[in-house]
Amino acid sequence: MDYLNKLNPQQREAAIHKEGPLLILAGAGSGKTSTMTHRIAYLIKEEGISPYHILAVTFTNKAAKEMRDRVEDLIGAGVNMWILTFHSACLRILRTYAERIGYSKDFVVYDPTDQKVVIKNCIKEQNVDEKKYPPAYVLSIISDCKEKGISPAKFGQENGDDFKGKTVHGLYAAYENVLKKNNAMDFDDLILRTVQLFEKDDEVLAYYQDRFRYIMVDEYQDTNYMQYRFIKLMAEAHNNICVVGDDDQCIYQWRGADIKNILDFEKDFKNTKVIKLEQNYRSHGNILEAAHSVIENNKGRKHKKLWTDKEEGEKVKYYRAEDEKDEARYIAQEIDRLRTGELKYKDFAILYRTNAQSRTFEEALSARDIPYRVLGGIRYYDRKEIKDIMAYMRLVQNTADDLSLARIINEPKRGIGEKTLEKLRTLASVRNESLFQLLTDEEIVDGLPSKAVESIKEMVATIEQYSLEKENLRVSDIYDGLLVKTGYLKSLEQQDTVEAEGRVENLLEFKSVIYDYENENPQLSLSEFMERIALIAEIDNHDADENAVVLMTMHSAKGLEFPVVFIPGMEDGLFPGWRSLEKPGGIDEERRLCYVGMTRAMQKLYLTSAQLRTLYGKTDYTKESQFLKELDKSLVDGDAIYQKKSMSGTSLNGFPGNYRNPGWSQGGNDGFNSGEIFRPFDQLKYIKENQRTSQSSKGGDYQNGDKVSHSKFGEGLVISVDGSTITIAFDSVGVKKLAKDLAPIKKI
DNA sequence: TGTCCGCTCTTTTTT
DNA sequence: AGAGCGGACA
Repeated sequence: MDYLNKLNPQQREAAIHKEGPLLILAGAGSGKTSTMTHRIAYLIKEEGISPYHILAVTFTNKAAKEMRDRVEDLIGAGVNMWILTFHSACLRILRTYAERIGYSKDFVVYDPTDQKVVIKNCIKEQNVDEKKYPPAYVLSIISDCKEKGISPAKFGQENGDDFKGKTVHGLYAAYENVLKKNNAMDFDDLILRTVQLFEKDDEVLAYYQDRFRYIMVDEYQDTNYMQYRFIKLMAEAHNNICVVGDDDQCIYQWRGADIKNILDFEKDFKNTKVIKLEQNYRSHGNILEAAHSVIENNKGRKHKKLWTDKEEGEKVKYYRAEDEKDEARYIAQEIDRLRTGELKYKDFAILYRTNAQSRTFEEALSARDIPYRVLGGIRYYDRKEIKDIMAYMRLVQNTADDLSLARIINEPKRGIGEKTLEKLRTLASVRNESLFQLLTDEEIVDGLPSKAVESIKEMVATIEQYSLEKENLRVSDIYDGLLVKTGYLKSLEQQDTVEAEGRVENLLEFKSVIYDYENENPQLSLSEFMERIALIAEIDNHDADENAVVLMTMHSAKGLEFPVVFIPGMEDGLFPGWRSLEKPGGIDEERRLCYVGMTRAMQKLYLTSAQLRTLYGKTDYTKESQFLKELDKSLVDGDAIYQKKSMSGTSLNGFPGNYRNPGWSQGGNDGFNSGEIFRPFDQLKYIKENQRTSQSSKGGDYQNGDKVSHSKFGEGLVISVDGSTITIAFDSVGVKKLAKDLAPIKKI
């Protein structure tokens, strides 16, 4: 039992807990994975429990993999145990028992992109106004319903009174029909249908209850109602349920995660033992304190405070940049400066709120030749060519998948347009057949536009052939065969553009992915492969060994740690995001996200913001994030703020318009006085260089704080001079200008 | 039917 | 700013 010696008393107590409900409140960096894996090892080695009877559920593939690796380290390689994500666990169950709830075993999984296509079709078919009912919005309602177990019928009963409710109900019902008809499930279905299966079929439930006598759930604070049901149903028989979580790290409420699950766990499972893990092994003291000073502002937390016996370390550094370019430049510069010595590129992470922010950093890092890796954003598997070939593969697996057929029927071009497809759809629904079935009817195909006939026949024959032989063929062979025989590859090659070349490259890369899977599992079947792919997230591809700076969202960063962390964009409206302002509890969730971000840092933590930010094509003055104000200032390093041209203490007092200091700033040298009322500029425009070309003024003529007047915008104030670029703020319009273009602007 | 252009619209997080 | 859509045209 030496392996338990590495644990602290609380961790140890949790690890050797055998029976009954256990709630582990594990703060950030408190060694929760270690505790869980040790518990698993303990159950197996000391208590003689078979791995067969243990189930461990996580949210991400990455977490599952890590847990598996670490369990194997403890008890020896090759543990045949269910350590899976919620979705993959449910998928496995459904693959075995789908027929009991009216699905065929070959059902396919629709990802969000597929869902969007389906709902769009429904919207069109029902003549609903897409403007008033945006697909994303309708889907969010549907997803919400599924997480709560509200069927279309029930939704109709509850919301059928008004027009809007009726419309959404109609769409929800239609959506469900399409999925059912296509023998498809979306992500929410995987959980929902499993729960329905359990509720409907005592035999199946009893089987899993008996099988999983010890259940562990990671990141319990992020479970939604249906996931809770899933766990609860299985745990009921033996009541050996151990959940680990941190209410301060609940950052997925927007997606249905119900923080009450963890807050009420003790009420829910009688005789729960609660263990708090409060020692943090990750971060230096100041970082921890700083993070705590922010999260403290949330109400209704389970009280706990992390501590560490590590050194205080450096203070948190804050830098208020001029604009997002300056922000990125600063971060790149700091990385370059620190990279010497102990720290390698891979020890740095830039964690932002939105994926859209990544671009500026990419440019700044490239400019300094700093290797980096962006995670998230467009998923690799969302690329068009990958989706296309996957649609072919899905068809081979399940020819009833009309969505996939519609996607590829004219890809490559086969002369089937919107109209023809529409006709086929109608006919198919009249004959109650799938589109593919319809196309196996020679008469139908012969009736297609003449130039389409041959190529469609070929396509159908190819799919049919592979569909019949899929059991005997390797996935990579099917893949190759499809690429060639469908003409997809050829058509790309004929396009002869850089873009098409890139696509071909991606397709090649995809093939190496297939090879990787096949190497791991030589028996890999098409359906196995498809489902592995379906549930993969970009973050799973994070290779911790690659020596590159990591860029990702704070959401994706949960569970990771880095010696040096940068959190840019600390501005109201961006972080916390403006959308969160409208929702009740929205700010609290953002604050938790901030906490998650900050606690990723081990040694150094940087927060930055930009005074001026261009995002989504619009430039605005920003206000520093309220989270910065909550931060305990004694833990923040003002000296480290790198000096830029200061604004020489100019006050805006008396300046027309009364806006003011965007708020607290460490340097205190941005030229604004703190505490006045800030009125954001209504609008900010960059005047292009070539609009005016008078040479009458030189840059040197202007200094920060100069009052100027402009023929069009009225009076303004110079707020920065950088080389020949002068930024001038007007009452309602800010103008950034080159000195030589200052013709209409006069000093006053 | 396919392509191109210009217009508008959207801006969070993801299994 | 960029994607994605729709309309106009070949």
